[in-house]
Amino acid sequence: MITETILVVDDDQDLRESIVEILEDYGYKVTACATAEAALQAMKEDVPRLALVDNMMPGMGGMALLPLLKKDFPATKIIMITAFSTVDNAVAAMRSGADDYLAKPFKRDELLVAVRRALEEQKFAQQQTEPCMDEALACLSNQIRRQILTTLSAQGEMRFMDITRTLGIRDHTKVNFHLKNLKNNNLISQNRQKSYRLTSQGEKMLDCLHLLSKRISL
Amino acid sequence: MITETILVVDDDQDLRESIVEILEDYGYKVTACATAEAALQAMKEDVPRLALVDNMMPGMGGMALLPLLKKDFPATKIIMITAFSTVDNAVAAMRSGADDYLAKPFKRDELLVAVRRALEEQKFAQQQTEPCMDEALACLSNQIRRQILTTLSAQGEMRFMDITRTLGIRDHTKVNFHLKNLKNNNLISQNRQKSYRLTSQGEKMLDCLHLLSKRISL
DNA sequence: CGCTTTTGTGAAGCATAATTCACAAAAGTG
DNA sequence: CACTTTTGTGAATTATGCTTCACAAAAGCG
Repeated sequence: MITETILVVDDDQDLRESIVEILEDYGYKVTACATAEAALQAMKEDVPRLALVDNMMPGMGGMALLPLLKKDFPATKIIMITAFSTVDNAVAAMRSGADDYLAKPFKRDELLVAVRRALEEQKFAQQQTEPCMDEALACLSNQIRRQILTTLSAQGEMRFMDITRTLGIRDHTKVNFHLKNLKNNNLISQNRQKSYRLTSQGEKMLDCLHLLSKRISL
Repeated sequence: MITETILVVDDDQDLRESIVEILEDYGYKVTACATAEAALQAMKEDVPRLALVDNMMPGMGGMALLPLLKKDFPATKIIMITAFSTVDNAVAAMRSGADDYLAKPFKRDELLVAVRRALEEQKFAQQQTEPCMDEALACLSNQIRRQILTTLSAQGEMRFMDITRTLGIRDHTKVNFHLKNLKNNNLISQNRQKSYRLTSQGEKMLDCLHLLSKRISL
């Protein structure tokens, strides 16, 4: 997985160290290097969630580094740092793939705000394959649980032992295990009379299952 | 799981034993009992795939037993056996939940044909939660594999190390593991230049994923 | 009430999936 | 060619999910 690190790339040692200090004080894990070439090397060993890149550097400049980073590590967010800020420069940086743009000199809080926002965006992009998806799909990946959903859908409402017998499963605790699983994932619920039934979530899931099976068999 | 057993319920000892013999000769595992009450008890201990039930029995008759069986063990197929066969009787039996109807006297082969057909239907109903579904959903239940699918869909075609870097995963063998998995399930393929891309199956899957996530978030 | 069935819990064992590691062939590059 | 990166394999380990088992409270029933 991508690490929690932030990479700082700046040839100006004073500025670099002060950025690192601010970020580390705030609790971030930080790596720093002085050249674009070193940055590329560092990225290969440890892909950061965010890179702060200075525009003007001896050797490969920040503007040249940007597309390389974006190509090989598209998940990493990039904040461009520049001394002689102009509109054109800012626009060019953003067009080259920078996710934000910070003009020197900047205050501690300006830096932190930009970093936090970038990390938030990164997190969001990372989760695009949504987290609740994990549970849902794990739930559906078991045949017994799918059977429970379908029979519940067919019968509307069933008691524990009815389900077990319908599925023809000997060990009732086995069924119980899966019922608990489904209950924890809010796909089924249980009323005062102990009867199980699908929740609205569960019905949606079942719908999806049917959709899936149609699509797969195409 | 439901057992391979066939249950024979008939008060006429001669007929019962001859049925049992025919079925066992053919290789089926058979349980027999003489009354409806005994049958209900036997079902609780061992849910058969199929029950052969005589219509006329002292105590609870076959017609009374049918709805009870269907209620508690809907997965079990039922073949009604009757001596004084009429159309009305046959219709009534089928309406009460019998899956087939056999008039006495019947030949050995008539019995076997009916039994085979019933077992086939039972098997089919059992598999309704399709088998290929298992693999597909297991495949999708892993977050990394889903990420691979989505990034491949976004990029169209990617090489191995590009994928690993994009996902920000350190250990390339880990990605390889999941790529292999996806490849085995025919969701992605690899061309001569070693580039990975989605197969049509894979695209369908991804479609389904999007569908799912929309539904879930509703 | 005593007895059975239903519904349930939690721990132990087993099976499968996922990760890591050590290593290597193939491809690309100077 | 030597050297690096890419792409890959298989075994060992770890994590996770599933099943089984021993047991028990609650509900139903004579």
